[in-house]
Amino acid sequence: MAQNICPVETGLQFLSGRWKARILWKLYNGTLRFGELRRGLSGITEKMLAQQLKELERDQLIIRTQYPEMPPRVEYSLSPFGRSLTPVLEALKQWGNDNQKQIIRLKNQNAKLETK
Amino acid sequence: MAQNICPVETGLQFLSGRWKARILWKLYNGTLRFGELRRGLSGITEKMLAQQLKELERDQLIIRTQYPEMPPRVEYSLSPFGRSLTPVLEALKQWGNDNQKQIIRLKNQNAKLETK
DNA sequence: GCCTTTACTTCCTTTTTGGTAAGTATCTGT
DNA sequence: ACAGATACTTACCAAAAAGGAAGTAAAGGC
Repeated sequence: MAQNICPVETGLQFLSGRWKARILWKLYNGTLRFGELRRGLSGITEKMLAQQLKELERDQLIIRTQYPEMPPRVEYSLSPFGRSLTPVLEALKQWGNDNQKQIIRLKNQNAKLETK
Repeated sequence: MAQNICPVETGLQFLSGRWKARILWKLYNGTLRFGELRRGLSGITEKMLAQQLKELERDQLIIRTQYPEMPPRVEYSLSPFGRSLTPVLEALKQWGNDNQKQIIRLKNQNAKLETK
């Protein structure tokens, strides 16, 4: 994470990458195990999930709880700091809903441009 | 822009990359010329600025106006669609302000971990 | 005729991110 | 003794994003 001055960029750095926002979004509905997350995030590999969870934990957005059982059980949940991102994620969700049509139109349009 | 189902991820795709949010943030205060943007975004190269502006224009978040003068004058401003992202950017800014201390602490901490 | 200004583009290299496939540890059940 | 379950790790490769340096076009001023 490089230096930054722009207040708007700071938050985005915590959500950067293809999976972090999606992982957090899942955890907003409550605690989940590693395997539950993997099954819930279609397309993610175990490597990416483990890596992203580790970064989210390092950034203190989530809490990892390991139970001394075998086979292992590890649960992930949002920390208060993680919950503090709620307004951002809600705003993103709202925007996505409000602008669905425009977004779909754009995607089709951009897809066409690429193949030309 | 790949398929996506997560409503929260959609918005982030429009802000992805190191510069887009910062560019939009600058434009919230009004129209700016290419050179003004370049000077305002410390560290950006002309190549990156041109590329990102082109993508933002393709995504219809900004409007490019070219004047038939020489040397050329090109102005960039937010479109209504770009303005619709205001709540997201405001939420990000707010979060950055509210959590300044925590964020700085985290950055120092993570920086230390890296060098170890 | 040449330098300056502005808004780019092009080519090439480096860095970062994402992905695939295989392997590991440990206990339970058969 | 061996397969299955769970939560990972490791080595390697591919793709995407970012960056540096140089070049381009067109008019005006000296």
